[in-house]
Amino acid sequence: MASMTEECVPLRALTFAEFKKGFAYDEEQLYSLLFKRNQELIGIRREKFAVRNLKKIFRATFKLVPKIGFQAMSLRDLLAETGLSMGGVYLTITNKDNIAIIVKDAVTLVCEDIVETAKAEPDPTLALERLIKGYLYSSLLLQPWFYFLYAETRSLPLEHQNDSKNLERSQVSEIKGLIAELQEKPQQGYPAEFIATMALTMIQERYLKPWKYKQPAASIDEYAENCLRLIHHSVCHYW
Amino acid sequence: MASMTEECVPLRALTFAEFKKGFAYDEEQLYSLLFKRNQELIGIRREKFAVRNLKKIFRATFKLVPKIGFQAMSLRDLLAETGLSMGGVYLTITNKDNIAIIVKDAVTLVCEDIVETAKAEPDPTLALERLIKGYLYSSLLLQPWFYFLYAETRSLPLEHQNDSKNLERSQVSEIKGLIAELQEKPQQGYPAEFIATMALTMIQERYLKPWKYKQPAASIDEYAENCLRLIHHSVCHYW
DNA sequence: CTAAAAAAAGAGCGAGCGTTCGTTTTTTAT
DNA sequence: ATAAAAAACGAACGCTCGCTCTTTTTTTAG
Repeated sequence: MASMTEECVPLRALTFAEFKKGFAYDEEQLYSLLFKRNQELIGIRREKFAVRNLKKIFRATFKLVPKIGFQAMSLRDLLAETGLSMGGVYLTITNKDNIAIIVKDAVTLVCEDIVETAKAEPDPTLALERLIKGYLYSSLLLQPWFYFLYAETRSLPLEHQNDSKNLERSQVSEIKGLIAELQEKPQQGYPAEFIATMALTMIQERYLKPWKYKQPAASIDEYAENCLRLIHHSVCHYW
Repeated sequence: MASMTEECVPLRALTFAEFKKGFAYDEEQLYSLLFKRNQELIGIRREKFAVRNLKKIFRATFKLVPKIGFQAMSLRDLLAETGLSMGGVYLTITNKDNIAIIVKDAVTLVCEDIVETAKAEPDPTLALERLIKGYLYSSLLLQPWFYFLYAETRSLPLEHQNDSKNLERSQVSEIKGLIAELQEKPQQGYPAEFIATMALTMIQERYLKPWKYKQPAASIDEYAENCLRLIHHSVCHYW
């Protein structure tokens, strides 16, 4: 039994601290990317000013929304929190919906990067580790963004609501694909879909309920390892 | 290994169909209970009229809210959907917030009942089955209620937001308690807290993302059994 | 230094919000 | 049958919303 376990569970572990070092989306870089990707939603033409205002607007949004919700957050609340004027805010984001749309774009961007990185790894066990930890650690580093997209999907225009649901579907589907690769006789373990659903759910748990995790930093590594072990056990074990 | 599996996994299975037969909260009963428990929030004094209006109001709410959110649902949307007048709606619920507060009360009521039923079972394995299936099946039968409370917690007055978070904490805590009872040497398996969190997360998955589950009815029993098997495996296995 | 361009300011607009309240209709009890 | 009580009605109220637009300030380029 012990050897079976060792076969299944990856031996080396990518920690949160290591991942953070190579993370390509710190605040400055992220806003710069969002500015370039969403020119048609943003009224300001010079990056310097756009990034400065976007930073203020999203910081304020992420402070207000978890308490009262996006619909209940008025633009006047936003003015008070950012210190900007109505004109400044509207020059930056053009209209209120665009705040939510840009959040969706940010999360989509990061998720696509995670999948790409994982797919570059030929060994499926290591690829799965990169994928799961990529989602888990990224969604923690960008917690307000991931939380907002999940909690405020219904505040998005309908087309963008569908994008958001499809993003979740594709996340499960990527995980499921790697799990299926690991299952030689898929009939005998848990269904790959079931395991993949569990995995994503455990990832979401952390960024959706921050009030449950006043994180002592180490705990996220433990959590990640437990998740991966549980996944591998579910893949390997027959009964 | 096979015998270990059999020790861990319960042999008899309570199905969704069986559970539904004994379920004490069909529409009529639930509204009647809510009327009695929330007299001070409800303006109508005769149960017959209160129940008829509450039914209309909550059905309409559960139709509108998943698409646009509670804050974006106006009372005029509600009038159109219910066929009631402004006066009728306000006589029934007194103010808009009370809709959300009454939903919180309903979910709390049902959850307390589930815990009570599970605790009446002396064998911890059977108690765990009752608890997990109680949550899973109840939250499916009352999907709109459970979904609303999770998705609209931020629309509640602050005191009630805390109630909602505490309800989730107590759910994890009840599951964790039974799991700890099953673990003879707790140090060697997954932490009880981790397993309990996973369990609740898997329950929430089903009522939070109905768009993923156009249920063929049998699938929920399978899902429940997979969840319980996974829990028992996580409890029993050492590594 | 200066003139053109870009960004920031904030008063004001119409629409729609939750809620109220005087009145009418329905139900209940005698 | 009747009068009192309860429920239902819906126009109107005050307010706040997202957004626009003219004016002012700051930045940039020659």
